[in-house]
Amino acid sequence: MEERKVNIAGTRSGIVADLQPSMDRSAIVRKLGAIALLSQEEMDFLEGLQNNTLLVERGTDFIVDGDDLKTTFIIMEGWTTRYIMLPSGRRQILSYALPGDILGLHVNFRSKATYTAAALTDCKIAVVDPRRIIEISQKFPILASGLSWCTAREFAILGDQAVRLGRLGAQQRIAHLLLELRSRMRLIGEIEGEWLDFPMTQADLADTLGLSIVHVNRQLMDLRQRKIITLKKDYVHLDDVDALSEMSHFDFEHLAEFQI
Amino acid sequence: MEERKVNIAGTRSGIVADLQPSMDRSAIVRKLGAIALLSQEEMDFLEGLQNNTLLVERGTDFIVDGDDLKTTFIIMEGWTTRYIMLPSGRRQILSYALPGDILGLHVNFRSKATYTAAALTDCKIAVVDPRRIIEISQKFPILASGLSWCTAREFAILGDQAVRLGRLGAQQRIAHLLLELRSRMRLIGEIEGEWLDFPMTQADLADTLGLSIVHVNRQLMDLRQRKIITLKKDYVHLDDVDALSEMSHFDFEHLAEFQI
DNA sequence: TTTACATATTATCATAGTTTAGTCTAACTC
DNA sequence: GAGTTAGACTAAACTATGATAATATGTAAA
Repeated sequence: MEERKVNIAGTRSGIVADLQPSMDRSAIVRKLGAIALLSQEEMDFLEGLQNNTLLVERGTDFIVDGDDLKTTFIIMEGWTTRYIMLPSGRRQILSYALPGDILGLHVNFRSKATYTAAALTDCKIAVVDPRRIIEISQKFPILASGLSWCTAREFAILGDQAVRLGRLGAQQRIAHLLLELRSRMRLIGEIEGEWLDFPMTQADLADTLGLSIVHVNRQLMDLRQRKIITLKKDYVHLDDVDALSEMSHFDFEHLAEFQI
Repeated sequence: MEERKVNIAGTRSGIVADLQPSMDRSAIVRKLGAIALLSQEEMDFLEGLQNNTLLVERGTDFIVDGDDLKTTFIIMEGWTTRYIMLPSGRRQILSYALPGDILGLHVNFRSKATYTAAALTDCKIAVVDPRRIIEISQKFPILASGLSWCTAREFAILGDQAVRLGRLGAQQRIAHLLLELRSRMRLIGEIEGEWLDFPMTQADLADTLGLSIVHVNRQLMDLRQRKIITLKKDYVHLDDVDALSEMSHFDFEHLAEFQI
């Protein structure tokens, strides 16, 4: 396996890392391994966490807003959404959970879900007893720190989502989201060139970005005509990352892995 | 001190608790004490955490986006905002941190702030060594669980903020935010009748709700004319909570203290 | 009290985005 | 191979909200 230098922080900062995620590891090991050197024991523990897996079909809700939430989920393969459904039938997608992401990391004695989570593609998801999360904070300080980092990162992602919804125009929102997903997919090594998984429909995008389907379509068309992105079924290619970056004011630092 | 029954979950659910926050305790003790019976030792530890205090003047940034974040802050008195400033000069307020709220709970080895935090009023803020947070998870399981609950709650608050920005109209957003703040102030016992602290300017509100100042003003005027709210300098009175609730689809369960 | 500044209020006009109501295509089912 | 469905795309009419600018009010400082 060749070693490769990867510019992980995007175009603006020139931070370079030499950690290459090996794809035979599970996504969460690749993710945490990208920010800290993990021992064999730590990696084995993480893999062991994911013994109890669940196959969730595309379109299925596996966490439901208001229901008791007693388990922690680790996404192993596939994309999921976290969303809130309003009584009016309108939907707001809060964020996407990608491979290596954790849902319900902070379940406690008697917690109820404050969102619904659904599989956007067929997914492989690990079901974890939250007591094992507590075990981590007792026995594995590095991993505990990694989980803390994951939490802070989730907050950053949600914060960026608020910026998109509150202070960016329609096309900027799309560009900004694409750059977020690019940063996140890079971290887990699931990006080839500038080709990115893109399993969501335009209706999903609309519900993510607070727009109508029609308007998402218009802006997507415009981005394509201006050769900034290329769409293929289930994939998007970022032809012009600089243009996306400039138009959206995306802050790469918010999701930079190595914060030096 | 008389014991009083308080309906804490809002209008829809009839959940009743008999825990009355005693105002001689610090806000975070009132907050965690409202969800779990704390021992004297636990309360003392929490109070001890807050020995190192900081007085922050209204308008001052005490956490800056991009700067190293090595400490945890507990808001003791006053209101603060977390916001992101775009290169264009536009600002998005992500959330308000009220007394008893924690900022930087998930700082780790080398983390940088992904938002700026500013005092909205003069504030008293405790500066806490993050190692003491780790100490909590080792020694005080109830408190650790309480912090986990705080984290989940912060996610719920941010999720609701995304719903406001993405899927509600201008007036709905205002109503929704008011109900959120009401729920949160109730928890720490800082609400009298339906009078609520309201230290933010209309410009702050605009930057919170993704609207222009003028439009915030228009909608605020309309709510006042329809006798749904009353404004006084630094305070708002919710004249018609049911109307606010119905128009905004606010989900009280997301911030309900006791999740039975 | 006067001044100054920040905040709130009102009006007018421009526009980004929504709504509705379609068409078209590819994929799936019977 | 016809019927069905989900998703992508288009057009026109409409509306909520933004931008700008001018006035008014409140609050703190002198």
